[in-house]
Amino acid sequence: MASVSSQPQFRYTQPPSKVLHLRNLPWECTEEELIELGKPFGKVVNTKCNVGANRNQAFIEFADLNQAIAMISYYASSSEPAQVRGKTVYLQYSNRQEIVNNKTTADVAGNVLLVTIEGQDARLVSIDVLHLVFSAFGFVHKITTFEKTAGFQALVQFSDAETATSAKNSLDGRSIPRYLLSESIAPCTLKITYSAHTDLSVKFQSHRSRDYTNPYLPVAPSAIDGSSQLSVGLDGKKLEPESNVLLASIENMQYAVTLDVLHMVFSAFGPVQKIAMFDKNGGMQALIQYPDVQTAVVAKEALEGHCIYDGGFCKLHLSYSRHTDLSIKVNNDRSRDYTVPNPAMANPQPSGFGQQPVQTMGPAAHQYNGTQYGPGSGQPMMPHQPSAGWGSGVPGVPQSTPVQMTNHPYMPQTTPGTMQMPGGYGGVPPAGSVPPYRPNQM
DNA sequence: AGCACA
Repeated sequence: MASVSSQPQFRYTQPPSKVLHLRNLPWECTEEELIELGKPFGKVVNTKCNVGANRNQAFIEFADLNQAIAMISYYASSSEPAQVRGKTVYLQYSNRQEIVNNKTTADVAGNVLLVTIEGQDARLVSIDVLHLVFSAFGFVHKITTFEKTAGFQALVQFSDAETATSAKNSLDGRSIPRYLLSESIAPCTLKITYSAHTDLSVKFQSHRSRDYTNPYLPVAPSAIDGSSQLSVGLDGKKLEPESNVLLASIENMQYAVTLDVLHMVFSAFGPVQKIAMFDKNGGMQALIQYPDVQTAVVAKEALEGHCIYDGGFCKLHLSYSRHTDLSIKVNNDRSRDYTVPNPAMANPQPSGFGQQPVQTMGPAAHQYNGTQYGPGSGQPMMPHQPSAGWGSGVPGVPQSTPVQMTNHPYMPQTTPGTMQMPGGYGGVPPAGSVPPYRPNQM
């Protein structure tokens, strides 16, 4: 018998197989479409679609080799290429002799979907956003999320396979709508298969899992650490484990973000007790500690996704830290405990949080000279349209807090001193020249 | 537009 030597280079001389390999298929090509395509040439006994990294390849297996040959021969000499939905698809014999395992468990329709959230910021997609996305197709019973090697995944349970299928068909391969995400979050694509589960076991309401059929389920003990508290919403809003400590990561950091800049920005919402900065994943992150959760919540909602500098520079991503009290060992340009008087500081600040403890912070603060303000414009920047991705007038989408900056001033009037830079620091240029960050005044 | 990981 003729040995089939594998020679990937010479695809044109691929030996015949009753399995055909198709590529350049339109997105989400269905098995039905593949059958339609192959049917004129013979009996399609198996298919496999959504193959390859782009999921635009597929296999068709004919009952008989001659049928596959007929199809290849036909299109080899046809003036019309093979098409699916008007898109040219390219055919060749597969280098395999049969389709293995097309109908796996992952393809058996069920009421539970396995959702993989892909994207740089997949982990930032909240369970609430997922709930919102999937609720469009029917009542979502439960959601669990977890991290696997495959990335950030979720199991989404519907009442029945039909609902799950409609959600899968509509959402698989699609991105989470921009307006549901902070503008700073990179696009997140959903890859969906069926799960073999039929009923998820959700023991607690937490930021990792929800049971929407039982809103009175206890809140996860792990989510109630220390002073953090959960505002449990039945509608699936705001169930993150809030904390008085925020984790800030800064994206697109074209301009240096110093401790003082962070202090100023975050002081707009209340007293900042401690800040710790560190490098992570090639970027910079910081932990910002407020005395209470409420202040942190306000700050997070106001600042999330916003840029410290105009032009999309230094975008803030905020999440709640699991810390409740930072341990600041030493006050330096990376970490600071503002609650203890620092002998190195000319001005201990008993009263004013908004006070800039920067008098001695020469080097860092001095990086902020006029030329670094904005990209070429000496203009102070406010996060103009802080949320380009939100509030785009999309109907039916809950416009939650972050968008409504109008009634949500960055700088509460009740905190005098905060960010009153001009003249406020009596001839302390560094502070005054710090961040071109401004409350969004509208 | 170029071969599947259940």
